[in-house]
Amino acid sequence: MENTLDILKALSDKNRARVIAALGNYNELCACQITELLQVSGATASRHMGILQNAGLVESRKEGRWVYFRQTKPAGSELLFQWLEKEYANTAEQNADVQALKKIVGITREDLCRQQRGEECCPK
Amino acid sequence: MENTLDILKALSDKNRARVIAALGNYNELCACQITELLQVSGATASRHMGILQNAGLVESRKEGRWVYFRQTKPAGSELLFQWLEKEYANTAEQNADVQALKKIVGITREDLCRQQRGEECCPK
DNA sequence: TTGACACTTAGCTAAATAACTAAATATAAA
DNA sequence: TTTATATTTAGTTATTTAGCTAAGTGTCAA
Repeated sequence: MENTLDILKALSDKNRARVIAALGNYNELCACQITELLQVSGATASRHMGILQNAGLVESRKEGRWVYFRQTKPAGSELLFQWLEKEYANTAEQNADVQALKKIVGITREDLCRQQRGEECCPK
Repeated sequence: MENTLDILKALSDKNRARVIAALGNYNELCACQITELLQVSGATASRHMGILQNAGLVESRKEGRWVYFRQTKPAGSELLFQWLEKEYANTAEQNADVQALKKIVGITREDLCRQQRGEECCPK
């Protein structure tokens, strides 16, 4: 029961729900891309990903300095995700995030990170 | 999206999850029975029921001084509940509550309420 | 009409949590 | 080896929330 509550708790935060929806559309997203999507500090994004990971909803893969996150569906959770995906389909938030993500993945990770630490001066 | 988050938030509290599971087994339970099951103050139980009601997960019916609660499943939430019911099936908490509820519904509402205000002196 | 009573609302406290900044860690490049 | 950098952890603060008691509301019975 505790794990079930962890899953529900993890999904009941708006920012975490947005990440899960985003990871439904992209195989992998790196920490900096998630930070950019949520518009929070890197530390905050990291904490949210930790909570999702702890609930068994994402897993991470390290590649050099970058960390990539992928969605994982705990055994028996298919029905939950089918419901969730339907719930979020065509909501205002979901549509806005889809647009935002198109821009985010269009930038190289390097440029994105440069941007995030304030060097927004080089608009190619 | 907000309503979806309200549903998830409502279900991610252990006591509220227990009430939903209980209402899956009984058509109706009155406020005092829920208070007894959760072993919290009547006010606390009432607040929890308010949150569930606000999320559209229960509805209430007043009969004299008693209030009865029944589970309601929001449109399109079938998959969510199918998942939930599977998750809670045969958990330690669920099994304990099933036993506790047998005793609770075996007492008349009147005796249960008498008990709850401290007059535990009259064992039928 | 008065009193008892089931439940809800209001107001409070303690614990949980989401946000931030700063420090720590780990990796790549100079 | 030193420096830069992507992410995580630690520590702080503000907000949310679960619990309580006490007061309020509406209903029934004497």
